[in-house]
Amino acid sequence: MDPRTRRRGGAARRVRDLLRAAIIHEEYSAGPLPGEAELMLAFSASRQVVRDALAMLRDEGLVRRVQGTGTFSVTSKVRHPFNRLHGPDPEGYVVSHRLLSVSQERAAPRVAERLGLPPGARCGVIEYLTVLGDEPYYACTAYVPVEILDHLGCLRTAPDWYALYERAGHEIGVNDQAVEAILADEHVAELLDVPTGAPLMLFERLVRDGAGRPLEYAFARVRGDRIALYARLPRRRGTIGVQ
Amino acid sequence: MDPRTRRRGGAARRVRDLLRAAIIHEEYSAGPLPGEAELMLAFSASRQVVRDALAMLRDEGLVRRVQGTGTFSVTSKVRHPFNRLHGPDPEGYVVSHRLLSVSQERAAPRVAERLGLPPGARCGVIEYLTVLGDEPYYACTAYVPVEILDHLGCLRTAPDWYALYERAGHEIGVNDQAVEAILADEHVAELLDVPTGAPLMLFERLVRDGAGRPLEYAFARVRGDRIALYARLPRRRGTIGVQ
DNA sequence: GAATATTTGTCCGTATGTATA
DNA sequence: ATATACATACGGACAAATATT
Repeated sequence: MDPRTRRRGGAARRVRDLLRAAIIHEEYSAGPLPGEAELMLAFSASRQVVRDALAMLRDEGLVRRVQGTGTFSVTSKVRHPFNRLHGPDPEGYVVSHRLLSVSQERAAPRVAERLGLPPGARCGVIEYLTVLGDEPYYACTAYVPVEILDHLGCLRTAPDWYALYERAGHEIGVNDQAVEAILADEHVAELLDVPTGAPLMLFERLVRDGAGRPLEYAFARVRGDRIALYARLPRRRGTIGVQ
Repeated sequence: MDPRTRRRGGAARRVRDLLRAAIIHEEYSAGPLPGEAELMLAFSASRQVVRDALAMLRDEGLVRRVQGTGTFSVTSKVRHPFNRLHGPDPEGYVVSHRLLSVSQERAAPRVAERLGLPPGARCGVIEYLTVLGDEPYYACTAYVPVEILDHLGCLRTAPDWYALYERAGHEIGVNDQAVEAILADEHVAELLDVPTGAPLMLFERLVRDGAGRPLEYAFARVRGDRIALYARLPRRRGTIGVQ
């Protein structure tokens, strides 16, 4: 290993990361962010470093800067506690689901296996878009047993996508999630109103009912600039403290 | 119904997502993936759809295709159970930590607040790179109380980054994590040996000791093509079943 | 409307640690 | 080891846009 090197670079990137965290966690009160002068003082950094950090955040789309006025946070992240199954719970926004397509097809091997269907059975395919206020939040492809398709009307009154199943009479039990970071392809970029190549979080999930029977196997692609996962983890398995 | 979904390519994207999941979960036995003909049958799809799906996965860097030979999975994801604090646990790879820089600076407001330091106090800054075998896995910036810097020698025998603190005599308690999807900037892209703009998972974490005192506040940028988070979640807070 | 203060944008020169030849 | 180039950080000065008095 190369010991105690006193490398000097990276100040701007560190300030960027700390600033991003502060903005996301809403450490600054409403209105414009602190000016460059104040940030220089807070971070013990030169104006150049502060400006480089802010420029990177602007390129990320997190802040907007206007000459003569100040720097403003542009998108608010939705805190998503990752300890239970739930949809977004943004303050002051209306959550709605827009069905993009509903169809049936022969279940692919993994779909059949996950849903507990016999090989080659038919399954329902639902594509929908979840919108916060008037901004797209995530696009989802859900594979379900065909019977579920008859209950899509329940969605109208559901505050949550999963409430659809509860409205249809199914209790919801444990579910497995796999999360990855991917880039938006052209199609999902247009759906989510982000540039192609924007960062997304991909959730692959299997929702089960109270008896452990599969209800849906789905892929949800969430706008990376709108979601932050939160969890409180113990060092060892077993002891648990959840936020 | 929204006309946007009726556009061509929906089938290819669905096959892509299912194939990606199957590859990541290692559903296919070792060696090359099934050929196009077999995939056409499995997914009840045309050759065009199968080839489009494989092309997208190739562009993602997940598979390599060789004419006359077959399609091969190129990177194996590290399953990261998100129920406790731990480093990567890849099968057959050696995990090592490369210190990039160790220094001290005045703690920025958020760092001081998180670490429980008085405003303006000094803190240690450690930048390190975690490597699996010979491939970079994540780059991290860790802010620590200055005393910790004296114990960096413990890292030599630590199988895990956090074991550093345990070796130094600190029990590790609960810790808070925030996870986001971001893009690699030029600097971190070079460190992680990925193209600029590649997807990353950003972990912001606060590690505490057994008494709840902060040990480190860190930002870890993990290669998106190498990590998948796993969790088993209940519908309601409280009931817990962890994978 | 006019004067002034504030804030970001642009430019300069200098110092220093890092990397390369 | 020496010299060079390069990126990064610092400090300053000024311009342009906006807000305030």
